[in-house]
Amino acid sequence: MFSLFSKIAESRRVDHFYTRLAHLRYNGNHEKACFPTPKGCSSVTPTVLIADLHRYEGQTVTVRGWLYDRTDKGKLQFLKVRDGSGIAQAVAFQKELPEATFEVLRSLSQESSLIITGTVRADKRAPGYPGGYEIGISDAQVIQIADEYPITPKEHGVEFLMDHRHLWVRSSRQWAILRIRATVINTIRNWLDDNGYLLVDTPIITPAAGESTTELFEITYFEDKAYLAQTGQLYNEANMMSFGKVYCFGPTFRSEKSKTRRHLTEFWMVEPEMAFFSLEDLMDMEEQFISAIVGRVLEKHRMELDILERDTTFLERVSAPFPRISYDEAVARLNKLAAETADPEQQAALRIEWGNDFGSPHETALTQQFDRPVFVYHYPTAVKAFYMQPVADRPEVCRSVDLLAPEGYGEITGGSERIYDRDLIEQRIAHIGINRENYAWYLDLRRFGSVPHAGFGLGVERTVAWLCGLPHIRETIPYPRMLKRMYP
RNA sequence: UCCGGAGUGGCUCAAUGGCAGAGCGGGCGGCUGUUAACCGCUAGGUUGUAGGUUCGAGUCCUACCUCCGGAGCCA
Repeated sequence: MFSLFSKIAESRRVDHFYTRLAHLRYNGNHEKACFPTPKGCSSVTPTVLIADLHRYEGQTVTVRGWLYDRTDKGKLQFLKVRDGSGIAQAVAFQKELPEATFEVLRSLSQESSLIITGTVRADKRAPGYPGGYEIGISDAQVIQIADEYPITPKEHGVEFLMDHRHLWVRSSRQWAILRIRATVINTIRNWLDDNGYLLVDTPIITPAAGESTTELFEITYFEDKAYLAQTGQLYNEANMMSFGKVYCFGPTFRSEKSKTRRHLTEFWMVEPEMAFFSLEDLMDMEEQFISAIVGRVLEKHRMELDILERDTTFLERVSAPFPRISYDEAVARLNKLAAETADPEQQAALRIEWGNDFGSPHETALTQQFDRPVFVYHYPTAVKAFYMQPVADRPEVCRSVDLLAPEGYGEITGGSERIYDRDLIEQRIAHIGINRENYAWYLDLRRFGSVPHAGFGLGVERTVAWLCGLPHIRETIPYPRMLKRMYP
């Protein structure tokens, strides 16, 4: 990778361009460039966003951005310019421009930064996002000629793109995904805020495991060891006793050696926790919450979903109520599916013994039986976290519920009623053999006005992957952290 | 950790054990409506690393490295 860059640096072309630039108004001097506002330049046109171009039809405007692609037709060239808000086509005719301007445009490399001025006109042939309008260039200034850009509009491999993630985020697909991610996060916050939930932050540096099962990242905390949080849940339970309905929202860390399309070592999770909530209350809330997120993305991001070529048929169907099946029923459905399958490999993958947790083939098969997200509740107590409330007359199962997203996406939320009985939580902690001292504060919560309560966690990246129809979670976060990835 | 797959030009990939190639990208030239434009010319290689078999290895064998997919675990 580094040899690539040094090779580019040697390119004679760069020097060549700067020689030419000296003859333009830009004069090779960055201080004199019309940046960030065109004040002082000959043009006094408004600087506009590409997303707003339709509002300026017939007017002369200035757009500042980067060259996404260029097609040279000789005496005519098409420039696709992006400015963060969208991509628009700009057209330069040789006979309408000074020779030097036309020539410098002609030699611009991909991702060169520039400021263009021209007249906005509607044209059905104009590509872009949103497209349909183009700019007839009357003036142009170059900020920087980009070195040979590694990401071309052709196909690339995963490793190459991941090594260039800092540049890949400029590509239209990544631009679309990360804009949708921002809306998902924004809607999560707004919906919770508007429905009586209070944001109460929980610590990232923690003295002990939140759940004993998964592996934690260990850090040095002065003379002690500490761990990066794998959940804010236990602190949420303390906060819930103060505010009734709370949520925490932040990065979560799991040092599991997972190597799949559904795992990151650093991911974002929102965790609501509610006092006096039953498992049924929890499912009612979740289906409203998820529907709101999906609805908002559909409402705001038609263009982005179009860029991603996302078939939104299934997303349009996402509205409460969602189907609810018990773990018992899910196991029965899977074994029935297995029995009906001819392929012995598939059969082995689907068959499941009561008491085991679902693997991803199971989740995939289950979700394919429904046209919207499906709740699976009352999982075996043995496969779930220690704090989950056992079912009254069936302690081998607990008051837990996962929400599985359709189209094979699988688990996006996991939650439960929590044990609120003082003796029972003591027993559970003793039973799994974790250090009671570390949990003394948590046990206090069962001493001072304990109440039934419930909560869940929603994985932001898995949700975004589902909404965008992506095969892998790694593109849903700007800089993914995975088993084999922490650069850039 | 286990199972499977892949490492060849900047990128994506070809190449029966017998002259290492194409497309894209780069460079030069042409073209007034391109949509991943097109046409001509051109530069660009320690075939992941180290051994081995062979007259001859990108190709076969051994070890190692890296990445990808899946399992387990989970959001």
